[in-house]
Amino acid sequence: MPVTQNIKVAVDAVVFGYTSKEGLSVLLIKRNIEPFKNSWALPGGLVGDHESLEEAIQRELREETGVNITYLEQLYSFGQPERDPRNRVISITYYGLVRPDAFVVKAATDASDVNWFNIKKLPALAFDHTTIISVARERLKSKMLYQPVGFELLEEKFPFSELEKLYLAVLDRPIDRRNFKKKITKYGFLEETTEKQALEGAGRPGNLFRFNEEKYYQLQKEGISFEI
Amino acid sequence: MPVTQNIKVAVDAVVFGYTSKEGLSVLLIKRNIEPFKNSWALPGGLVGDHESLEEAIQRELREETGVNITYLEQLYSFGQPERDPRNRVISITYYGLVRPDAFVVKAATDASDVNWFNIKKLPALAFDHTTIISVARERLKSKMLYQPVGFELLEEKFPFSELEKLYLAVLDRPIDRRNFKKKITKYGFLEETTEKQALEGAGRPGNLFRFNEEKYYQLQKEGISFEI
DNA sequence: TTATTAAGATACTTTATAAAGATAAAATAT
DNA sequence: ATATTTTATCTTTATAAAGTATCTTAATAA
Repeated sequence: MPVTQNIKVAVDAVVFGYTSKEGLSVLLIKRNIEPFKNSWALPGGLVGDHESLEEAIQRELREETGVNITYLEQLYSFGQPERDPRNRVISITYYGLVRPDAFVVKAATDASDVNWFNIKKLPALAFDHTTIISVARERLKSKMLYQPVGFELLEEKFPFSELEKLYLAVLDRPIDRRNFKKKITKYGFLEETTEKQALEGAGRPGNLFRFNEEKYYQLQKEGISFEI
Repeated sequence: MPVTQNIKVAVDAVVFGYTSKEGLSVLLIKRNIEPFKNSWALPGGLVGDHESLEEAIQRELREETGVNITYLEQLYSFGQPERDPRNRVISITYYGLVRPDAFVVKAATDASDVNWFNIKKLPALAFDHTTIISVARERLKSKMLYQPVGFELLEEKFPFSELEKLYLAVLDRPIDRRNFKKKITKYGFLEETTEKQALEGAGRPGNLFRFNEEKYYQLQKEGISFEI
């Protein structure tokens, strides 16, 4: 057993955003220090001596990106000795979700150091961050099948087709609208409002839906969980 | 961002063992150093500067317990600043499974420093290890519903009732034998041998079953996954 | 302006699959 | 022998998936 240890601890986050136009996207920052200077990377940084891991990643996201996270969960810890070419750094990773209003694509100039990238068009990334993103994606995929995390990626009120498109984008496979609707409405946590969706193109406009958090918690307490 | 960091990195493991007689059990060691001297705790220790996290936990398990792990997977990372009363230590935890032959209850004397404890009769534990065990248990529970990890806790050949009892013990809820058998046999990775189980008491003796790893991998490649 | 068509939403129907019910078979115990 | 215990199979019922048709609205054409 080693008496002294020379390992640093970092936190990094895979932040997902979504709009039906842009698809599922990930928030990246351009590194301005070595190693991997000028490469795109996940937001993150070293953990402070007196802050929790959650506090650390929230602080880094605030400092580096300013986005407003609506959902955050620990993903996995990556600790291969060679993952950082300079020092031994273990990264404890998180994945987060933001609402469309926080998901402003190409906010400033193209030379900006913070940007969103479609999940299918990622640039070359620093360290093992490509691996981390694919692990996060798989996690989000499986999570969405039995927990209502998807709503954290949508506006408060949304047409049903938006929810369907989101599931399509994340799961990367076709969704059966009829049965999908039956499954997800039978529990009652998805409320139908009387408001109609703003029209874009032809077709009958549908009502807007809203996720009722309280009803979902109630179901959880009763041990009822949904499935897609 | 801190320029220097004073955080240590440890790995700890929740190792599960099972027999129908003893039930689902966890491997613990008695600490012989402060803090929590003489308390029971999870096996684990500090990560070496040049070893991976997996190598670290395998080394610690070998050194501290000598058990032969058949399955090991990362669980979660615990990093509350106060979880160790002396230093800041972040623990990256794993959970593992062993076969019944490695699961020798009360191996040496009662004063031994390594022992198995039934999951429902755990002693007071050091640090946040009680929390870690409950997280591990929930993980094992949900994992067993869609991955064949349970077989790592059984002998190579086992009567179907053993598998049923294992699921009962881990899931902590009744199992419908008829449908359970249909579900788990329809994929073909559970092979029925012609050998009959050794009889203990009344009842019709059943054939022994065996998990066919290759067939399972084949199914995985085809994208077929099972469900309980 | 009015009919027609296209896009999307919704309801109803059939088919497939899973859950629950019931019975039979093989062994031990009395 | 007869009851009891456990395994195995067959049948019925419930639920979910897939198929089909209808309704509502906007865009387009007459």
